[in-house]
Amino acid sequence: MATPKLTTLELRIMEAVWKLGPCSVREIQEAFPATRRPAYTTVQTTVYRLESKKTLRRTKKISNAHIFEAVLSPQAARGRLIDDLLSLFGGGPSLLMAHMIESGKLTKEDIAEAEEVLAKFEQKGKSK
Amino acid sequence: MATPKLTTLELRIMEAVWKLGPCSVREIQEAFPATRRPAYTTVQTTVYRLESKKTLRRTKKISNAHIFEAVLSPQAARGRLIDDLLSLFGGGPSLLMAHMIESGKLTKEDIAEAEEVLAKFEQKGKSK
DNA sequence: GCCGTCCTACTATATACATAGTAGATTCCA
DNA sequence: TGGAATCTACTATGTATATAGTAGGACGGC
Repeated sequence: MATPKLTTLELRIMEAVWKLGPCSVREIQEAFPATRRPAYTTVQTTVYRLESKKTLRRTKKISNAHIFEAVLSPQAARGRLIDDLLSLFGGGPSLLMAHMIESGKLTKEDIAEAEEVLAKFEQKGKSK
Repeated sequence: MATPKLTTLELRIMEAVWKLGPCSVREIQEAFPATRRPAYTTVQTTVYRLESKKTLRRTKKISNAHIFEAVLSPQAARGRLIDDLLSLFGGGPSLLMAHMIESGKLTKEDIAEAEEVLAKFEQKGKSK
């Protein structure tokens, strides 16, 4: 199955797990800023949903608590987000970039930076 | 109110209206490819929802059919989509671009094109 | 002027998401 | 060893989305 679509809360939870590594529901909940922290059971329910979507899995039990770890990588999840957006912009990056330029979100500096990243990336690919 | 969040179907309908100009529910429905064409009433319900979100409005009646036109511009709608994605990538375009480069979605040619677009855009801004 | 077609307005339903509460088991510490 | 804390599994609810059906009115051709 392809990378599943994640909702906002699901994504935030995945981000917590990516950051924390294998962890419990409680730890995930506490990774949220104290303001805007969902109830324990809200996090728990969503973790269960992510489990059934196979993006998280239980690895072991510490005392009576399950420990969860990410199955889905951040790269794959973010790739999916980007693909979804690109598909709304004709599939390629051109229209997306043009829109960002015209709304002032993409500057000369950003483009220069991208060039550097690309250069480094190509070099890495070559040496491999 | 800020640009409202649109769902996939809502966005497809907006795209049809942007392309067709002021039009009826029937015309919107028929703008969908014959395969994957939702029922007339599905389109109708969603058009009504877009009306209550103020992204569409009725302009007139042709015989007994209402004619709808877009209130929300494609630029605004797409800007909102981009902002939503960017906020998941730290707010700025750098991370997004880096991800696209590393997954091979953003090439040297795309960046060169972006530079041209940016140059043209800046020139236009200056002359104004 | 009537009948079929089309449109509107309303209603219905299934799914999913975000949210959170409850009951009961387990663990741990005093 | 017993009570407080914590965790699990299950349940509940409100909202949104996607989907489409129905009843009834209006139009238009014949």
